[in-house]
Amino acid sequence: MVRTVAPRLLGRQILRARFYSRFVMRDDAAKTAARLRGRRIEAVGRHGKFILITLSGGLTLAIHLGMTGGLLWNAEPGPHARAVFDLDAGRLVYDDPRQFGRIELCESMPERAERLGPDALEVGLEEFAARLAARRGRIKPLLLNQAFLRGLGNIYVDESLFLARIHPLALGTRLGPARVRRLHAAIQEVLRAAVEAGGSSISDYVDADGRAGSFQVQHRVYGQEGAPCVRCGTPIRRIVVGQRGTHYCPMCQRA
DNA sequence: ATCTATTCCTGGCTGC
DNA sequence: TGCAGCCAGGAATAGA
Repeated sequence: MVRTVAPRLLGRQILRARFYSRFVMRDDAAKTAARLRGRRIEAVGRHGKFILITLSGGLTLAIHLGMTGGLLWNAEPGPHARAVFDLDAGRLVYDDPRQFGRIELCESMPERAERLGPDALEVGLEEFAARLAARRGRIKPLLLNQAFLRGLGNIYVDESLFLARIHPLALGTRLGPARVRRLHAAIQEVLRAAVEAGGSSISDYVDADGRAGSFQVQHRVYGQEGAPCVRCGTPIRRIVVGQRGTHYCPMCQRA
């Protein structure tokens, strides 16, 4: 999302901001809009799953997409538009049917984003192994925990564990060096390939230009319950781990 | 510290 | 066609 939206936003000026959801924008909408007016966009980046838009005058607009949030460039605001930013050239629409996403204005980063673990795409093997050794608990909830590692969500955890041939309920501390190495490599490979493919469009995800991603066609286990494992043919199983749907191959990923 | 269930929301799909 | 129930890319919170 950052990749498609950044080139459009860089250097633009915010003429007007409008917020339509008190769930997505929890602060005073009118005050926030007033603070945004006239500012220039100096940088667009991310911190884990937080999209950070650096503005002139020392403010940052932070956007977390939640489950169904999305940024649309020059789109007509639909029934699920929760915020609209009119720029000196173009318009950015924040769309989010379920309203689990959040938009906040802060100095440099939202408080809850400050204490996250290292980025999943950047963490080195040694640091990953050390953090793993210091934690108890099952590997899947651990990988979903942004304070342990930032950036992974449900799809990419399941896909990474399959690639590394590790059971989602395996204890993190009990993974030997070979498995830790495989997992570290798998996470970066899965994320790299997913970004390359434009993300996973399960039902409605599209990038800022309205284009769907294509990584979903490469999913080996996520959403593949009952389908034969691409590696061994055993039907993919779905269980619930930490209240999240979890997909794995019972043959390739042994406990 | 780690676990579980619950909550915040809307909408699509399935089965009766 | 209607309706109940289940499911969904996330994460905070309370209580055990």
